[in-house]
Amino acid sequence: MGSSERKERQKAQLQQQILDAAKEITIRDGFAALTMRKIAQAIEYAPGTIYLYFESRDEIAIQLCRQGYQELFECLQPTMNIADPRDRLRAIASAYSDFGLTNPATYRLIFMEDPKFTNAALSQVPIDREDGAGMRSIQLLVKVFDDMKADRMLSSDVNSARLAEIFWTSLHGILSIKLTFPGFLTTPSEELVKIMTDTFLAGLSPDLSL
Amino acid sequence: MGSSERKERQKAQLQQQILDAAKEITIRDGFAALTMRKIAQAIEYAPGTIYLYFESRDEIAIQLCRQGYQELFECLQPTMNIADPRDRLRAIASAYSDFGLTNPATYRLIFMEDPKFTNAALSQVPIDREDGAGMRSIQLLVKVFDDMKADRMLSSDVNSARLAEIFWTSLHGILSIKLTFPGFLTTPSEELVKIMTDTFLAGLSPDLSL
DNA sequence: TTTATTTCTGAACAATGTTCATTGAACTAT
DNA sequence: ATAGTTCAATGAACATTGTTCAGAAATAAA
Repeated sequence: MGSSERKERQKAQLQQQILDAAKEITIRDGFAALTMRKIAQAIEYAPGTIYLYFESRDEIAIQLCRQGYQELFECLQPTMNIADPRDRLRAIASAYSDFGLTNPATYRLIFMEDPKFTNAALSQVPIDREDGAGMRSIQLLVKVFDDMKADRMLSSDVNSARLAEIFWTSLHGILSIKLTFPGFLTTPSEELVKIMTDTFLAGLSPDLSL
Repeated sequence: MGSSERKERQKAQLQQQILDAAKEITIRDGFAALTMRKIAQAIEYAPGTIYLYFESRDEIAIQLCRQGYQELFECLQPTMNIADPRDRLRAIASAYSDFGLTNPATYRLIFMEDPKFTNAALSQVPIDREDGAGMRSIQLLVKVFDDMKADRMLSSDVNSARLAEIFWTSLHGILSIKLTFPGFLTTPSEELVKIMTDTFLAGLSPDLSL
């Protein structure tokens, strides 16, 4: 005995191989072109084999989502070190839009594709019992506004979670339009994000503007 | 002769019938469930017949988009009568989000589905040689900011088109998240839209806020 | 009525996700 | 070592998709 652990390892390895292949195809050809047969060809197995490791194409998509949330969170995390909440908000906005523009396929998948995937991925709580990466990314924003309150930049009776939702959706709006209709908006993304952020900050605390 | 006109009419009639059936299916089951065979069954023709009236499923989608832009514009148009630019902006925001929440399938199709459809539909200029409904909807927003400038609510050196893009994308962000992950945002759409709009207005002209 | 044209059909094709009886290799027990 | 068992892997098969096209049916022209 004792070989069962190797089995487990091999299983996990092929599982990861499938996910890697799926990710590459999604990045290269878009999620709609992600085909079970293409994955099979990439990992050099028969199509049916994939079903021994994943329940369905949907489940693969969900796992890709989870991975995507993680990557996004890792892009945002470094901003946590910025002390000034307003500067931090600007940095988050910048990092977030960078992520979306640099990884359009991933961004589409985690926020713009079938709700099925996103909801399943968001509600899956990882091993460490903490919230998933998606939730933690939102928390980053909530903390910005909480810190602004602590620094008296913001009235203490405004709802931080609410502001976080508004800021995030605004950011997402810019990105999703940029990704869906490249060239339709005449203003570059960076500028849109910058003006949006500054206007938002000015709107929050008019007396402190600039 | 003279029957050629009737032919034209009959052709246009069946074409419209196909679009109507397609729209109903899209509204009922979502765009992904819009199947050529389902359309054929709905209009009681063989699947192949549809191809005598439309080049492909994509072309049907594009026509549905055009129709969708028209409907959206008609929802926004009444706001043009509101004299005060700020009130008008609030009314546009409200009408826009109402449209999206009331017609989720249409909204998804015209702004969140394949860029192919949207781009083709947006670049198609209608018979009257004016801009399409999509463009005219954006113009509505641009005018708001132009009017604000005229009323000295806004510095004359800000770019109205830019502000229109930012406001629209922010609005779209709220809607697209609400449509894709219903229940994920804890705040009701109306409130998000309201706070976003007020914050935006406050950010534009801090001295005039409220 | 006969001929020509147009409209429509429905079988067929390739590609999709998914299933499952069969294979064959690796592991276990004797 | 041999026999038995397990289990990963196969690849043919199924249903469903968009799309095509030779031929049937209906309509118009002569």
